[in-house]
Amino acid sequence: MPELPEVETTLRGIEPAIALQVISGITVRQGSLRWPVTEGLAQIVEGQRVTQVRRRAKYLIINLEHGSMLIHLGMSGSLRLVQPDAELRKHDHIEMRMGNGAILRYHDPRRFGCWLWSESDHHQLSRLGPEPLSDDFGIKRLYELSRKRKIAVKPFIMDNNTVVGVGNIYASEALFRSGIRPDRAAGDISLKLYTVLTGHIKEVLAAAIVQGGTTLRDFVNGNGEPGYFQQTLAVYGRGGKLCTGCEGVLKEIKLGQRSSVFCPRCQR
DNA sequence: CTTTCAGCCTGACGGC
DNA sequence: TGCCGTCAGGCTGAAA
Repeated sequence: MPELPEVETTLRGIEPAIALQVISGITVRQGSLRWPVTEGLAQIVEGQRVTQVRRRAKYLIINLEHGSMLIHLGMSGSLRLVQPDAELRKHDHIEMRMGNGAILRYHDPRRFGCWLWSESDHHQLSRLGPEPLSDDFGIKRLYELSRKRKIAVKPFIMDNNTVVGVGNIYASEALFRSGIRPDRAAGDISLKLYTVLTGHIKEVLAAAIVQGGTTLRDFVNGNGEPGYFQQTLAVYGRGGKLCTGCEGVLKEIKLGQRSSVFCPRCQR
């Protein structure tokens, strides 16, 4: 499932092919996504030049001359460059063709993603916390935001107001590396431990980007290739298996409706 | 204010 | 083999 490293990997894969190109056409085959694809998208953007392609949180933003497209890969989405003769697959919902011949296909079986146009700001981007890999996400943020909070630390760091882009996989891994139980109350954790956790959040995300992201079922980058970070996962998806750091068995619980795996011995 | 939870959706998987 | 129920999960908005 695409989290921040997977979206960043996608961005790096598609950016060279579409940056500064003119959109020659868009075909929407299935417009019923998380939110309906903007009505008349093709007519609006055709002929416009891509001025910039960037990422904010788990969103991809394609800036055009008169506005921007906001793309989210949801749970099962991928965006890849294909050859003109590439066979159309089931769930290939949107196709964007560029003046240089590049073709970008949006594929999303579960349709939790989105592809929206706006002439001005996208409301989805307001009220987002800092980027985890930027200096805006410093060592005091988690500590200060968490005081008197009773919410468990795992959903706390997965909250987009706290810091963006930390999904279930990387929250689980960062907590394991930090030796913190995911169900501890956020407000009870010391500044010292939050300093450690902040470092591990940055570290695990950066490492995953280097590996091209995590491919669990179907994630592929802009060129159709899988990521390799799944080989590094210590706890995510490993409930009931042996801890990589001790002899213990990993435990699985539910926190905020999400499965959470941790080692009861290594994480306290 | 904080916290919880339903709902959106398809495919994989387990039980029978 | 095939049917059916359950689960996975990012995000939003409403309820508690």
